[in-house]
Amino acid sequence: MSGRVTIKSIAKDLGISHMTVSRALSDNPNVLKATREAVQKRAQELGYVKSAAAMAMRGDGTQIVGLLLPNIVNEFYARFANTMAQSCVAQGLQLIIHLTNDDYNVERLALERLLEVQAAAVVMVPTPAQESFDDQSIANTRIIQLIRQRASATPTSAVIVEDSAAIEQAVAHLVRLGHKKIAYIGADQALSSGRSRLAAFQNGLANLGIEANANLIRSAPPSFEMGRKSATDLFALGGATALVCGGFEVSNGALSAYMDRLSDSGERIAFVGYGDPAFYAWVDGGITTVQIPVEELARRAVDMVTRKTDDAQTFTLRANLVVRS
Amino acid sequence: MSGRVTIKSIAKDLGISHMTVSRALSDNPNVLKATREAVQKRAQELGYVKSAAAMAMRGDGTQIVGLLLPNIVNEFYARFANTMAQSCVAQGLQLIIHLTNDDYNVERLALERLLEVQAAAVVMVPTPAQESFDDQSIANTRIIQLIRQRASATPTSAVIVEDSAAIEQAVAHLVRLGHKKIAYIGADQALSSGRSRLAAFQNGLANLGIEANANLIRSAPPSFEMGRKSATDLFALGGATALVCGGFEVSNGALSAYMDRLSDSGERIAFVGYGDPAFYAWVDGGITTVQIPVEELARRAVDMVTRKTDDAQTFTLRANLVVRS
DNA sequence: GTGAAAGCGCTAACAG
DNA sequence: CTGTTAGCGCTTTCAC
Repeated sequence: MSGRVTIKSIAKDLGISHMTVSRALSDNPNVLKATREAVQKRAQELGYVKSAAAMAMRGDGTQIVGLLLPNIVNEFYARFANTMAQSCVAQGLQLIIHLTNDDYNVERLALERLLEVQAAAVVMVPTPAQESFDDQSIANTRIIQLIRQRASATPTSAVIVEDSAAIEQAVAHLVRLGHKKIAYIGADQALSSGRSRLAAFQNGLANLGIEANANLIRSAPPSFEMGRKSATDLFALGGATALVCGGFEVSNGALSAYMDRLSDSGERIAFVGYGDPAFYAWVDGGITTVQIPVEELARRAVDMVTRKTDDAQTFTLRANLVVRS
Repeated sequence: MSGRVTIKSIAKDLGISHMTVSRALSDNPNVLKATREAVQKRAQELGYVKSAAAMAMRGDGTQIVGLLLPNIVNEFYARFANTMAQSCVAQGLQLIIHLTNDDYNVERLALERLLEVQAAAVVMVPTPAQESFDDQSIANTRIIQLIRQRASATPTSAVIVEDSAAIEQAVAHLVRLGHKKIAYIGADQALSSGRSRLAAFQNGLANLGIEANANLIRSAPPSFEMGRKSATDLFALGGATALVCGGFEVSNGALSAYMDRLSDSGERIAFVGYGDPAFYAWVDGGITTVQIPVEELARRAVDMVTRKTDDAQTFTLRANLVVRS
């Protein structure tokens, strides 16, 4: 009732020193068996819980791992978080999830909070931003960048996806089907992933001697709404017979516009998505898409979190094209 | 380089007392402007971050809110977590997410960890379990039960969904379409939600004078796999012309079995899902489903977290049937 | 086998 | 305006 149960309150209750309580609770052999058991019993009864704050302050570190994601409704991020959360439970780690909504200021705040609680490591999808990391403040925390990479003076670890090959394959696949007017929607130049995916798309066309049409390329800060709006615009504009998406959010947004149009007018287009939510296999006879190995990505990230060495490592996984319909 | 930057280390660096540093950093007016600015500048340079542990230990509490969910790949839980995470950012709270996988022991551990870090509140979907809460230990933490309700001596707050009416409507809808053999898949009696949804299904039939067929009812601890397997079994068994799902996981699992069967054999069935992931509108001409107002649910939960009063409250939201196809 | 003291980072409450 | 002291809960170190 009156405040927290602490080793001191238990000690007073039992008329012994708080040190004996501490030892008894940590199964220290230097305590009479009778004493130890009495203490443990009483602690249980009183509902004692060890203070993580006190432990952290003593310099024992914390069991906290931070995860910064743009959002978590996108199935890719959801699956990633799910796998990470499970691994964390298995490792006795606590996962703090912050959603940045791809806003740099939100990211800054979230990072600061995680440093305040002395997170042992932070896995993050960097938001679009020109600045680099404040090396000063992240000195004590292991940072693992996911998918996107931001510059930083002190090298940070990263788990990234090599998707250029898959995107080029997607273009080749569409061309093989006879498409010449291929549109693209993706992130803009502010993101490393935006740059590389667009480049892969353009390379794919160039490799086959096809001229890219700037009107059919939409790039901007990525979001569901951006994907949806861009696709709607492209459909209104006409001309394109195929569409390639270069991002998770964008893909879902564009797909929603496509599905709406399909049920309105019945008009089809060759659609290549990005990421592979379960339902992609089920809609419109199956959506062709660039598949990213989420679970493995998450496992690699946790590996890096629990890794002993301090030196930064970069792990690269390969995306692959799944052709459907 | 050498350890954390603390107010003491800054004080030493500046040749002043640590209290002056403390005051300067908290914008206390009782500090010479010049001193204050010098301190703030130096703190910035050194990469000072306040220790959350020290603050917690002083009794200032924490900004931590715990969220316990069975998983987070299910779109319902994902949307819930997403909304809660956004609200938490807005309120300056940190959200720790633990996934229980509906395992009581995992839940116990997760709850203990959250108490250790002195979470201000915990929003949780209780796992199936016969025991009640350990009232002793949750005395200092606000517990908000979500969707399901577990008994406890000290009353806890809850945000739940009244879905009986929607489920009865679903049955009535199917009967109106001419269905007599209606199957049901849902959680078993261990869960409050399992009990009430099954009862609603049976009431729905009884209201229309239709006899429930025990062979067409599957109830067990709910999961994607359970839903998938039950649906597969029911299809193999034959007889049912319609299927009602009584749970998020179960619904997705059953739907995946249904979609597989549809593409294999083209055989249809009247399907009523539970929850409303975006893609339900897109597959098989649109899935009829029991829709739960997720975002509002999450907002209510955060309301309860930030509420001043200590007395337990129960908030009930109504589900509604969305008819499609 | 047990206890007393010190210190982790911070601020409230008193001195000056 | 600035400094000193004390104490939050815990364990390590050193007595006894």
